[in-house]
Amino acid sequence: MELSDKQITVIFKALCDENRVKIFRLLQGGELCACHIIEQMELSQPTLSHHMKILCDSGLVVGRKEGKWMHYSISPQGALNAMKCLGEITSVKSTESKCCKK
Amino acid sequence: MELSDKQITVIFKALCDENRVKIFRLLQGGELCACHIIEQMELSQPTLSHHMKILCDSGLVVGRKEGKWMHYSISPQGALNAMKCLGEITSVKSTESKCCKK
DNA sequence: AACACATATTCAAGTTTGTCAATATGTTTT
DNA sequence: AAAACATATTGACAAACTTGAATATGTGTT
Repeated sequence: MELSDKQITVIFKALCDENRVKIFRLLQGGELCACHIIEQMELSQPTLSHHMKILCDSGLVVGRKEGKWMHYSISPQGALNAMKCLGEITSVKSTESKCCKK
Repeated sequence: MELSDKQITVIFKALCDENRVKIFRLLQGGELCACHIIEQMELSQPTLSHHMKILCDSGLVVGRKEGKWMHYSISPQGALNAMKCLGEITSVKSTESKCCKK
């Protein structure tokens, strides 16, 4: 299945902000609920909620609701997909040089 | 070598804009000089130059100067590095769930 | 040396993104 | 039903980003 240019930007937007990269590092230790993440980041609750939405939209993170709590974790499936996507978009299909020399 | 959070954002910023994704698709066919890229994109010359700078900063694209012309191509080395970086930042080191239940 | 050309830089818009205060929604407990 | 709590949404503002006109830099040609 081919991804659109737009879909690709949505995936990698997850990694375009330092705070979100930091969240990945926290989630590497296992699933965390929002309040635990806030504790370890200097962010307000609405700001964290905003970042978690972007992360979930990217597919790299998944949220699981359990009662009042939202539990977030890295999605191995999403990671694999992003990996495949990165591989495809950076794959070189020809090394031919088309240049402007007259 | 460990990459900083900031360095990671610089790499993936390359893929956060639709025009830049489109440039990757063009470069997959081989090295291109700036004027050839402009021809196939609806962008002004300064705007393209700006995007190419971001792409080169990410390491995913390399520029090669030849006379008046700049030739751009996808860097397999940079792609490999980004792949490794993506793999590291999304790797799950524990599946333990630390939640807020009292 | 003067000119033509390719690309980079500067500057000034317009747009998008990150942030937080205030508020809303949804869940559990009393 | 009311209170307490966790998270989401809205609205407003500042910072960052994308864009192109004007200009600068660097290179080859006449």
